[in-house]
Amino acid sequence: MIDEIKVVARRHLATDGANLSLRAVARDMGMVSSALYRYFASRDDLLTALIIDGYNALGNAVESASVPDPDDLRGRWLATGHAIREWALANPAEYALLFGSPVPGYAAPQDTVIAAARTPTALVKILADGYTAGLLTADDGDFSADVRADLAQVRDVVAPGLPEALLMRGMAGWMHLFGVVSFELFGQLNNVIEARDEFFTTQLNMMADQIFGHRTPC
Amino acid sequence: MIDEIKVVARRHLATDGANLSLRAVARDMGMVSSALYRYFASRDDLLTALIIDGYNALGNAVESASVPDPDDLRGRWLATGHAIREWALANPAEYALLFGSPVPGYAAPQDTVIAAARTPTALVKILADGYTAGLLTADDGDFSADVRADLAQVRDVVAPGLPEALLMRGMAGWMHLFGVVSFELFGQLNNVIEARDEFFTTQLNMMADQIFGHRTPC
DNA sequence: TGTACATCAGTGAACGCGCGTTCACTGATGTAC
DNA sequence: TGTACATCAGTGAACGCGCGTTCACTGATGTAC
Repeated sequence: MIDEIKVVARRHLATDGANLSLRAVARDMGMVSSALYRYFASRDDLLTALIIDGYNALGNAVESASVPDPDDLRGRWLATGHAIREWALANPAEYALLFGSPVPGYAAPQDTVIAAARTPTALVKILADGYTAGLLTADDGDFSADVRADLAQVRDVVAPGLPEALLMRGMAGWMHLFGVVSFELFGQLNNVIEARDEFFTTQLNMMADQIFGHRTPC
Repeated sequence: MIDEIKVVARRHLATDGANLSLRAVARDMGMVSSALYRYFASRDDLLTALIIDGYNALGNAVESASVPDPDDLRGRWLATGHAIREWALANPAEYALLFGSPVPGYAAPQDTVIAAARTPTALVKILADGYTAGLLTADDGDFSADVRADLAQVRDVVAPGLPEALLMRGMAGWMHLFGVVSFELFGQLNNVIEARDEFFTTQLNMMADQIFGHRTPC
């Protein structure tokens, strides 16, 4: 029942964006709006549930993107990137809920962070595996002490032992990746790029070059 | 008068996000809501005006970010990046309107594209100037024909003569840059990165390395 | 097999509020003769 | 200097609609004796 509400709510997300209406959801379920309060304490609670579900759905998509050879770091990066974009294209409203403008008046509770961390964790794990396997070496990033502290904290949760410079490289890729997907979904590429698939693949390859080194190093 | 409406509307954008209310704006101006219709044909018209203004304000900020030596490409990139982030931090609601989730039911009219193009144009111009001055050389990007066609069209408008590979590099930087700023403003860095200024600077430096070559090339 | 009771999903009315847009209008200001 | 008219910014009421949340309630189902 809770699931059914979420299914309908997700459908509404697609047309209404984040101004999701409880009454509209109830209407679509053939119920009276107050009935929803048996399942969710408030509209914000429903939103939170949808956000957590969204992060988990993306996390699942990302974690099940795989390649035959785990040492093929570049291949893993490309597969992960495509999984993210495909999920986003298939679920644009949820993507916007997760990565778009903050919903006015809504503050995401702490519950979302575990689910939210899955995707960046999966990305950084590619670098971490590469480092453990001796396929990647870290140059010494000259970061400020404050940045080092932040990175160290992330590293200990996400990929213990990974040098900060590699973590930072992974985060650069993470942000570049979502920058490209967001630009595509939020309309910044309209009238600019038509060949979206190929464009994305090219950008993804550039990231891989920068993170794992060019296929033909100089 | 039109300007005054826009000032008040911008203030409301900050609290209500994109569900801007004409009545609330009118109320704040001590007017009756129907009075606004003398100045804007509809709520969407007001939104469009705000969007165009936003792109232009950002464009102004970007275009006035300068460094003493125009041949200092890296310095120009860093100055531009900081200008973008500072504008975004100073105007988070407008930033979200421009680069966040699409407003449900609103389709940006063609009028916005000229203003929207100013910032990416300024970024790509750095590469174009470097290329003209012989400071940058293009490797041959192996892009698909469709991507080449898109890039060629952009290039002819934005930076005639620039090789596609360099344009693509600039676009990668553009997207990475806005990815970082969006993550910061939209909350993806909460509980992850505290030293926001330094973190941004570090990311910006990494972009510059990738676009203009490392300070100590290999 | 039958009765008494508890559980609980869903109802329906109400509270108090919001919105965009239209339309006939008032009343001050400016212009022409 | 004075009158007649046009302009036009802003009013106020109305239309028809939306919303989240509360609260006392109905009525079917399940459980215990």
